[in-house]
Amino acid sequence: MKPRLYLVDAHAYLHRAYHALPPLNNSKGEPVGALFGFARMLLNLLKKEKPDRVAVCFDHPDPTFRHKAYEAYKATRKETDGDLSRQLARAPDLARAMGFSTVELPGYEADDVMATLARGAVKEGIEAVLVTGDKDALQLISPGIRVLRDVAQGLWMDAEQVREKFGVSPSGIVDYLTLIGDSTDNIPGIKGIGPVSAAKLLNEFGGVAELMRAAKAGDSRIPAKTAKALVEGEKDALSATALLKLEENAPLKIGPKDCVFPRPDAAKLAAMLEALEFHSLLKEMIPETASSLPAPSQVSEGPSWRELPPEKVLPEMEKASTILVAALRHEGNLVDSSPAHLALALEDGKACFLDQSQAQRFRRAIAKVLEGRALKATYGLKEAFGGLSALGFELSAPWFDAKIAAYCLSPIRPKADPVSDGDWKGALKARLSRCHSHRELRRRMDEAQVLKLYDDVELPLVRILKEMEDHGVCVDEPYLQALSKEFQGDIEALKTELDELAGQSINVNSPKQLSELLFDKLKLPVVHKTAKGGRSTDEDCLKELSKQHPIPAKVLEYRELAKLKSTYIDGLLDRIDRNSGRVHTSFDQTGTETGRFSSSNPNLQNIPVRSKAGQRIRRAFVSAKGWRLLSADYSQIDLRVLAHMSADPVLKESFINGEDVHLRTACEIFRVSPDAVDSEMRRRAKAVNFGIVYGQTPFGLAAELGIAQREAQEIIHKYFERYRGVARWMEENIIEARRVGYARTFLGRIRHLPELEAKNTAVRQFGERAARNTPIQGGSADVIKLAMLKVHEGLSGSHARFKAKMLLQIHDELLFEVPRAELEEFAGWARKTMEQAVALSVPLVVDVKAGANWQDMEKIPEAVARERVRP
DNA sequence: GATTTCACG
DNA sequence: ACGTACGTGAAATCA
Repeated sequence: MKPRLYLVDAHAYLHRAYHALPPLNNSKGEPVGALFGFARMLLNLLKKEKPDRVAVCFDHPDPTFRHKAYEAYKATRKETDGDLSRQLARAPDLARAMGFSTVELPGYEADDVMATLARGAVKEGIEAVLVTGDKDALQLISPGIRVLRDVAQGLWMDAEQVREKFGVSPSGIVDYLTLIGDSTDNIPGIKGIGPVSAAKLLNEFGGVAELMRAAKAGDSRIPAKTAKALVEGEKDALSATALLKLEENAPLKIGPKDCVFPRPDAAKLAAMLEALEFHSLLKEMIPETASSLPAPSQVSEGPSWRELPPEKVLPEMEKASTILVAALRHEGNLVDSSPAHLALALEDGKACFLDQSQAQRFRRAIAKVLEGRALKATYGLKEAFGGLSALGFELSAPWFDAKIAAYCLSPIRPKADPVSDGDWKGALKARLSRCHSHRELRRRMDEAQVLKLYDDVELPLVRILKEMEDHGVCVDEPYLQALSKEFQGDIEALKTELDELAGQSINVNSPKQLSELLFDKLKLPVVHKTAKGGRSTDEDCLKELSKQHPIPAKVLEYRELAKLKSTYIDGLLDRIDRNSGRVHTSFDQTGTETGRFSSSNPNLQNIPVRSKAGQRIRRAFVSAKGWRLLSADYSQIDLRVLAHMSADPVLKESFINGEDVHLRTACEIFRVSPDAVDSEMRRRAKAVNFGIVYGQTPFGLAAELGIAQREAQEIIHKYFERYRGVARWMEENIIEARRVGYARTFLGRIRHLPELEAKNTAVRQFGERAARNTPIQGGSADVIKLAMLKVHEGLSGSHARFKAKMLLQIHDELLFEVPRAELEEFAGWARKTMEQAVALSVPLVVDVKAGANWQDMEKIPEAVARERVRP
């Protein structure tokens, strides 16, 4: 087979990956999306083409001969984004680490280098393949030179395909682009000539030069307007042609034969991919080294663990100042109830791995280590508590949790390492490796000024969340079962009605079948599209369509009941723990970008409350006999946090005076006195207050209120006129977030926002809304976290003031289970503790309710509670 | 595994 | 011209 040389246009790919893919940052906050796309493409090339020779060609940063010759060249190109140029700078090293030859030449661009090497290759009897999506390269196609436009899709182009797609042959591409223009190279083209007429004219006249001559001569085959544009654009056209023409004789020092077979240096490549955090690529490229690499970056890989028998290392561990601990509890199956495993390691890499029976054999020595004074470093302290308690161990402070630390540094959701049943040692090793970097993580938290957040807030909360999970919530099983039966009947009845109305039976749960019925059979209008372009059948649409047909309304009824039954009634029944008779959620402390918790298995943060049917489900959450449920929720916490941070005088005043904020906002935006505010005005003002927190747009507010966009725009305008402090805070906040690359809450919590630098408007605007919202949502999360810490102090330890237990946190609400006897005293104390969790420049207000279930609760008025609180 | 819908703050 | 309020998790369907 003929030798073949692949010439890769690195810049074309990096640009394409940068603009086409969503922004991606690694845990250090470095932009790496374009590099990932680039590396992935190179890997695809290796896998699909198995090339012998490859040259990866780069633009040289110096000005090119084109810049020198033509001032206007690329003049209108925007400055390259910082995020992109940082990646461009790292790309050659990455390509070389992957084993490729790289080529660049001062004064020339990548495609000139490619042109030169391709022509040289053909002379030496080597076939050349240009790997690029750039149209310029098509001009080179000729015997022995082809273009591979998309490696993954195997999209090739030869002369025939160029003619098919563009209507001209490869040698005509330069003239073709001259006529139609090319915005990326700032080539204007000729006014009035598009792809179709360009091809037609070139085929008639041969080339731009001939076409010009004919235009000047007044050739009748050229429309008058086009002829005029041609003559006027002649100078531009001449320079355009020169710019588009690739240099085929660049003074390269290397030739086609020097671009040898890719031979990656495994260690270097591993270090590089590790630093970039391209774990999937690493695994794919060097599977054998994936788990046993030396530590190339500070965070990820630990030492190679040296497994020793427990009796050898445990004595040394008793004296050590730091112990790395990993413990896992696997999902128990019926035969084998939740097996657990334990790993203990020293910082130098000595480690022991124990299954349940070994843990029993060495239990005294292990307990001594785990209950000793050493720092116990973990990755996932809450899970470690769980694994250890399954093995019958306690874990004493001091603790370190690398997972929480990483979250404080950058709250990107860590991907959970899968716990494969077979390889428990591997799973434990992965965790040990991640907590090995505890010193480095502390140093970086200090640098990022999140160390106090970690030490004083997040780490202490781990234990508290574990207690809440373990305690669980009581649900009334017989009641839920009765509810399930009742809903089942109602759902079946609705289904029968629907079948009759439709004259056929469809699966209402299938959006696809439903949209066929509504839009094809019934010919109802499409209200809006789904994210992926389908015809939406969501609540908004069905509400709209209910005006025209009885079916949509029935579907809505059906959906409501079906959703509640499957997710909350049956879903919850499945989750009742057989031992405790209660449901135990898991809280994820690193589950959100903003600092909130998330809850899953089951999610107890989204139990229905809004609809009548939903409220019946909420009644299933009950207290134990002799106890009561008590709910304490912050009133308007988001707006109070906003008032504090923005220091807006009007907003602050309304909270300080204890006004109805929505009413006050209505007065401000409609410029009327409080008694002139009707319910519609207050409703609108309320929506505006909500929207402010989310970074609302006129579009969004208009949709929410069912008013015209102009009207919404006007309302927002009026709002910002009255709340100047809020307006200024929002603007300054975005500017500052863009400058530093992240948004921060008042407690110092960070959220990186690389989207703020995005070129894509939609992405960037998303970043701006997130920059507005994160300090508010995250700040509210800070407040309730501080409150949980203070409340917990009164509920824990041998000197606990109350027997009450904290069960759930639902973002602005805490749910407690309280002995009846201490209900009123606890209510007052909890209210006060929560209201004083942190001193903001506006008061915090907490509403307290209690009852036998989570739905039917009586408000506990402040006055009563206050009397019982000792100062 | 992706898509759609919908429950909550 | 674009898409369009922030943050989550679960269930069902369908490829």
